[in-house]
Amino acid sequence: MSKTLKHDLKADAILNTGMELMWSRGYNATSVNDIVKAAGIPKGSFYFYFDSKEDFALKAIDMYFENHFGPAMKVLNDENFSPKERLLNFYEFRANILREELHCKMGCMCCNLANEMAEHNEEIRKSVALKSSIVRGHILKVMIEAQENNEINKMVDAEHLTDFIEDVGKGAMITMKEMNSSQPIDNTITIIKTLLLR
Amino acid sequence: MSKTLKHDLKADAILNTGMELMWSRGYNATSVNDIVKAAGIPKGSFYFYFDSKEDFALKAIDMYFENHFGPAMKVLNDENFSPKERLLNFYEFRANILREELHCKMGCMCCNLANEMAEHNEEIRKSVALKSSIVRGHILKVMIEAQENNEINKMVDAEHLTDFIEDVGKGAMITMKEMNSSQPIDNTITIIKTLLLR
DNA sequence: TATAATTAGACGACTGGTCAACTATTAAAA
DNA sequence: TTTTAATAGTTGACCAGTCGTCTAATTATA
Repeated sequence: MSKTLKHDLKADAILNTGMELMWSRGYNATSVNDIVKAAGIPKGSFYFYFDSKEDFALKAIDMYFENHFGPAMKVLNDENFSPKERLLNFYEFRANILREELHCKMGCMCCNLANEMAEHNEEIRKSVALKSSIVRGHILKVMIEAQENNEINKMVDAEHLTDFIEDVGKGAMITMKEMNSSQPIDNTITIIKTLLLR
Repeated sequence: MSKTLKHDLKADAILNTGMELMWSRGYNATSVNDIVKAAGIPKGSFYFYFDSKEDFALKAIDMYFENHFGPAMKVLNDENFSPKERLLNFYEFRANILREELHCKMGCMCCNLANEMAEHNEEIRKSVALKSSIVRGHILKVMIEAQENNEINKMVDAEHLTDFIEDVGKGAMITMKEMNSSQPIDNTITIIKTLLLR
């Protein structure tokens, strides 16, 4: 095992632990002390693996994206289903994660950080915006297929419909936290099925 | 002028100034020092007018609601327009505030605080949830009227449609911050008109 | 022995909050 | 009308603790 690999493995371990904290508490409420304590490393080591707290956050965003987007992507691109079915499976898959894994508490880390930091930290804003645009691109492809198949509503063009549904999801996550309930997520899925993708 | 009135006037002045900070930066990134500096008062005075930083935030939420909900309410209940027109005017009114006054930066203070604090501060969560439910009630009344008038879509019941549209708005505010653009707001209004309230 | 990896502890700045001393205002008593 | 006592409002120094960051020293590897 090379040193750089070992280095990266340890950095990833710290990221994995600290990411959960920043996901739940946000950027400003998560201190470097919290992270090193949770990861069980001395404080000095943090700055051997990361340039700064901001650097940690940016790398946490990258890791979050890699860990969480991959599985959802598999659902979105599963050729066993029609484009419309893949879209519905994709939204259901993400809804279930919010409902079951996260107990209606934490929402999406990228959305949380964007909401808290976008106005004041351009690096974080750009990083999250890039991730969003990648997700958007993948959904859009399937959305266009579904429209061409005449499987879903054509009154609104695919780009606007894609953006719209992504926004509903983001908003439902805020309401979910606010109400401490999965009802907003359930409602979102229901209406997407009823009105948007019919 | 009674003492208590004078007291309340000064407390309101501090709130007005500090609220803007907390709106923009969030709870954890706004220090008591920031607030007293912006308000031009000594630090000691802060704790004469407020029990704690949390108490300040709760009172800021109340003031935000009073200052911002009233004008929107007038639009929603303007009897010169039909229920559907009132709904559209209402959503347009709020969209314009986001676009023009806030330069696509700050979003809604209640949503911001809910997203940042709901999981970790039950008082703030409950306060914001209460405000949301009041807004919801007013929109719902008009939404039901519009459905009874056959002015808008009846495929989804009024409650779910109301919640859904509120969530789109919340999500569009996150995307607005993320992209630093009013495009998500414009898109939201367009699709509400095209698909939901037709 | 030379180099790389790791770390303890300290840095100055800042956190939310307290407090005793202070002045301004008010109302009752003389 | 003046004096007095009580209260309301104001103040900055100060607390213990934490913040993000850095460096000098140590330990492990080659």
